[in-house]
Amino acid sequence: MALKVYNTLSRQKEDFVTNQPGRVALYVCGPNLYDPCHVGHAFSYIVFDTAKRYLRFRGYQVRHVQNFTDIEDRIINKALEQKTTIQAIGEVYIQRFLDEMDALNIERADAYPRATGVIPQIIEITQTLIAKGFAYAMDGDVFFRVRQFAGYGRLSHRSLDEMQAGARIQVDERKADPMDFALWKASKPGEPAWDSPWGKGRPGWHIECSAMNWAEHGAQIDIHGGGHDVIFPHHENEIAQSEAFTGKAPFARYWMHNALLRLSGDTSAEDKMSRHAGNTLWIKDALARHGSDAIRLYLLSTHYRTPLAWIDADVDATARSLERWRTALKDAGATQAVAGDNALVQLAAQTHEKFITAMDDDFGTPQAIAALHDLAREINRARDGGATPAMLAPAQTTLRELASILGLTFAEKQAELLQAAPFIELLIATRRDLRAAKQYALADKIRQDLAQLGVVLEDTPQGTTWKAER
RNA sequence: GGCGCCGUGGCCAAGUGGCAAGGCAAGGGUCUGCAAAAUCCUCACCGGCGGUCCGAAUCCGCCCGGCGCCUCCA
Repeated sequence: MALKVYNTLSRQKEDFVTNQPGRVALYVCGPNLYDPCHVGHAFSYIVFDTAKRYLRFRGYQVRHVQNFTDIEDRIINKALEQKTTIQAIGEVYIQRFLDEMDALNIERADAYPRATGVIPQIIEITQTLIAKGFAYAMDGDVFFRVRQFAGYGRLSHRSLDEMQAGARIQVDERKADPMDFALWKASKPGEPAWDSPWGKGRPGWHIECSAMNWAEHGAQIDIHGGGHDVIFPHHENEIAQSEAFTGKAPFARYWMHNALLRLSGDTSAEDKMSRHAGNTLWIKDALARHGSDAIRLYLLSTHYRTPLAWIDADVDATARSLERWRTALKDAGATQAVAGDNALVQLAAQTHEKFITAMDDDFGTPQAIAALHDLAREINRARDGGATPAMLAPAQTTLRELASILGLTFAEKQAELLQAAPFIELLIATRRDLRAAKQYALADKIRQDLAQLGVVLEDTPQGTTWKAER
């Protein structure tokens, strides 16, 4: 039994073997800092966060690097518009990004290099590429010579001759080949610029990731991740630059790309979520409506390589299913688990196996989730059947542990109401007395009034419990 | 024009050669003073046509419909 990962390069699931045993060098393409992030970004980062958690669960030590692209045309334009600097723009969006990642329970990366932080490396790589004949300078610009790199097109599976370069953009006449791309761009007046052997300028569009990988991970990494839309040209170009520069291949052993999220727009058609198309749902707004657990479980209910459309009503449905898991975990940890071999303990072990089998198959979260649903149901059934908390505990531990790999926290809404707890308990006690005296009208009024305040009472044979409305 | 993806019950979504996971919704039970929660039962032959095979949702061909990349993009 071994982990298999789908590799965009080979278009197949491959056995997962790392460069160094037990260690994974992971790089995930981060955001361009010209706007806030939308749930499409969240999807990608949740996918790789889950993969990372699972890899660690499987015993790997993972070093995760994610970039911030903080120099780019739109950022420059935005800075000019707002009469501020690209640094200031970057800071605002980086802080917001980190806050949102935290809110989504996405673990922080081990390093967040920025494009503007690796200018010396970018210049060094560019110089070396020129020296090796892979690049050429023209009037302060430097272009990568695509035809010089034999494997160009391998990742996106296209050949240079079949691509219609410049079909929709004007091709720079000075390029040796229309597909050649800029490593370094001469700066225009008023733009941020750095000194270079080719004059004042700034990095091109793809070089920063090669530089950051080299700086943080070295010549070769294990997994390079990103959205499906970034396969070409971004990742194709990264391979060309990095491998031409280091002379080592493969640059990345596994290329993982998540499918893209769509969003129903004003028109009937569902379109890819995209910032420049204005077809977006900001992470902030999604969180306000749904909460982290529901968002994660919803997005992970579909396999990461299958496109999905964000539908609010469906996220709500996922949130409802999550309630059953919360119920299953009720009072978990309240008692010491008993080492028994009841059916529930066996099922917990089976669930563990199923979860691993599912996740080993290219991170098969949908089936992993199904296994957890089965376990949650059995826990609830056992409780209904009179199982003691100690008997439930082992299965609850398993459920919580496996769910945490999906990044679910089951954060108690109760926490917000903690201060009110003694008073809620008092009302429950009063209501209990009223019910004992068959004063049901008053008892029901207490329950209704509490419900108005977001506190839900549930009567059980063991007494009345309360929870915050989700 | 090139390279790809998708079409499974009312909705979402697994499965990719051997009697169709899971969730939501719906209907009917159990429990309960009521309510809620939980749980039980019921609910599909897999876009269409043709082919391969003992056997196909699963492989091949064609068609219909939806979508992505080829340009910045998670």
